[in-house]
Amino acid sequence: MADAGKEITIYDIAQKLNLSAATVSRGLKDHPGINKNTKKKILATAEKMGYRFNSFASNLRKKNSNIIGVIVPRLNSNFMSDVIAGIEKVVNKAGYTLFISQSFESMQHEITNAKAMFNNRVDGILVSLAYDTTNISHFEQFTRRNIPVVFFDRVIEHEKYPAICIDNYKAANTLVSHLIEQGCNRIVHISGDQRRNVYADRTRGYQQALKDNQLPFEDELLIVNDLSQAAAIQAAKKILKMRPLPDAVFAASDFCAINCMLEIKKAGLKIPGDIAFAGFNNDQMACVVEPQLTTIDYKGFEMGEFAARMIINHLVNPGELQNTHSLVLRSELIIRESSLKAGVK
Amino acid sequence: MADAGKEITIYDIAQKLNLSAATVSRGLKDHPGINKNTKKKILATAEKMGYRFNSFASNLRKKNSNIIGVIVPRLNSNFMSDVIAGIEKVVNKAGYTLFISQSFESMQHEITNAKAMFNNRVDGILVSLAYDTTNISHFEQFTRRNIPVVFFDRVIEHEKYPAICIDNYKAANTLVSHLIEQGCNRIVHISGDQRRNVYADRTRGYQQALKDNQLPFEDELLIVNDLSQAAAIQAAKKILKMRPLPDAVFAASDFCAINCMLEIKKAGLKIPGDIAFAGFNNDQMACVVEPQLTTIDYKGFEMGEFAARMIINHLVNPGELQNTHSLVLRSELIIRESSLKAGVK
DNA sequence: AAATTCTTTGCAATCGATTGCAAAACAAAT
DNA sequence: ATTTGTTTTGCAATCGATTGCAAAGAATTT
Repeated sequence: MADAGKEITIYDIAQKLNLSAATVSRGLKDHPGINKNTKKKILATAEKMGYRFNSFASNLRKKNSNIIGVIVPRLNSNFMSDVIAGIEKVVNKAGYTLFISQSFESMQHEITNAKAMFNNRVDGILVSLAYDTTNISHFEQFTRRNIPVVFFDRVIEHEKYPAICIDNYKAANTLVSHLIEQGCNRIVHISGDQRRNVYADRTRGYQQALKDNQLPFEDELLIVNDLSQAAAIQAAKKILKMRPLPDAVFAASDFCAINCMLEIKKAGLKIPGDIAFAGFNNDQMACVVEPQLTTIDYKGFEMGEFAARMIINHLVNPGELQNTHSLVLRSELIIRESSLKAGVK
Repeated sequence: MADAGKEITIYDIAQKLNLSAATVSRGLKDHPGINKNTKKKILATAEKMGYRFNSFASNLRKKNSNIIGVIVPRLNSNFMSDVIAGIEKVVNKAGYTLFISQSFESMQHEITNAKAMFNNRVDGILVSLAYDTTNISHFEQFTRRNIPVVFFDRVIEHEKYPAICIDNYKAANTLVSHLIEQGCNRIVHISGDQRRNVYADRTRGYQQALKDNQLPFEDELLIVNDLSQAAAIQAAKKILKMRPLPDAVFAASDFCAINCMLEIKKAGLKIPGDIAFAGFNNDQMACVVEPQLTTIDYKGFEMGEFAARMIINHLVNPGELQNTHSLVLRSELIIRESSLKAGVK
């Protein structure tokens, strides 16, 4: 039955029970040296008096915040929401809370967010890089103070920072091989900024699959843009003008694949009959378009869990900063109508 | 050039400049009483020594955290990501940071999250309620301590808590009127838990539109479920068995509308020819399905901004807790193919 | 009964920024 | 030179939890 009047502190509890604040503090923390009955009394009194723990005082004294920062490009996908959920699960169990922020795909924002996290003294930070992040010097302030930084999904090669991602090269390779199996031999790839691992690796996987099957790669077949809706439509127009006409399009994101596909459908082409399509990420949308989109699925929740575990590990055993350096998660090819040339007429 | 060795405090800066910590503190905060040159020197030295503000000490002393808590059902929609962006914009400008968490549509989670926010001493809290939240006593701890609580979108009627939302009644009414104009007169409505304002109000709007047009409402026409994919498909099956067959379906979410529509398409019916469709929220998906979905659009970013401003107002002028009690934002009917019976054959 | 061990508890300093009040420094006016 | 007024700065207490160390108390052994 607390009232707004005054915050109750451990001193108030101590006074009421004729104990010292030290004992109350330990009692609340379930310290082994405190008598069971005393603990019980402390807990009961704290509850009755409406005590609430003051993390500021605690953090000040202990010099850590029990907060993990998370910077992501955007929160608006199922994938990201799953990642966050996975992180939350692990992190909460370890007694930490999250401080989430969006970079909106801009390095400027990312830098600002990193600064804010730094000033808020997060104990560790999880990052999926923005679309246009070219260097990562804004994370040096963390490593300099031994605050662990872990990248996930949109990662960057750097010996200092562990990274969690899927094998984008292999996934793309598998996907493109599937398209080739379906009889496609002139496959366009639409990708994003090649400085981002996820896009560069997918491009490599695509090219390797062509090579493995003795298909020629031509520069014209690779379209690099920002994967936005506008870009997808523009790409579609470009594709429609290509001669000979490509017989498949593999876009590095479902969103882009879908928008491109719709534009091409609008031009009267049959999918997958004339052109097969495939995307990446298994977005909810992929099941909603017609035809349903072949794509690569990987589990955001799992990725979040692993990333969080890695951070927590670093915090628990501060010594072994590089025990597990990087981690590659499983991904899976999901075949749907948009690429099934064989099956459909 | 800070190194990991030691945290620099205002005392260190004070010592180096032969000043008192008080002056340094004021200098860093741009206090009017401090000489301009002194300020400049303080700032420069702080920068050079690698000082970082210790918010724990500050919070402890000032008894506020400058943190605003946000609890939302899920982060996985464009809508929510926009809301968060709007909130962030306003809140950051006012010197606050965000503490975001997801309830995953569960009241249990919501309660836990509220507790965590409370213990982390947020200065205010913004909430969009979970699907199954029946009572809101878990927010009383905040009001009891004069911590402002503002609801948005999924709100609840309560004189203590201001709320920001659109006029769901009017929006649904407009939408259903549009369907009727298109010649529909047997309109099914699929909605969510009627204890949630957004769903109850949309249902009322739907029913009123029928009444306004002298159309009979039958219980059979209202399907209440959890709006999930499975529920949408089940609803579709139910609709297909109705005699006479309905000529329109209005679902309280785009996701549900789309899944239901796809199932009905699969059964061979023409949309909108046989059955017209409409959803709610203008999700990205709505433009991706075929036919594109008629829906109601409202601006998440704006809603976030307003909600944040309301909280910040309460924090700045703690007196007038109920100056603006609630706020209704604009929404707009977006007409697309799925409801255009007139236009399409 | 004395000595030893194990349990419990308390003392007091510490973390770093803030702020009311007072004092010092300086400039301007008499 | 003295008084008055204006800028600048400093003193010192405060916020509340933590923890190394020591001491008191209880239980056990000789």
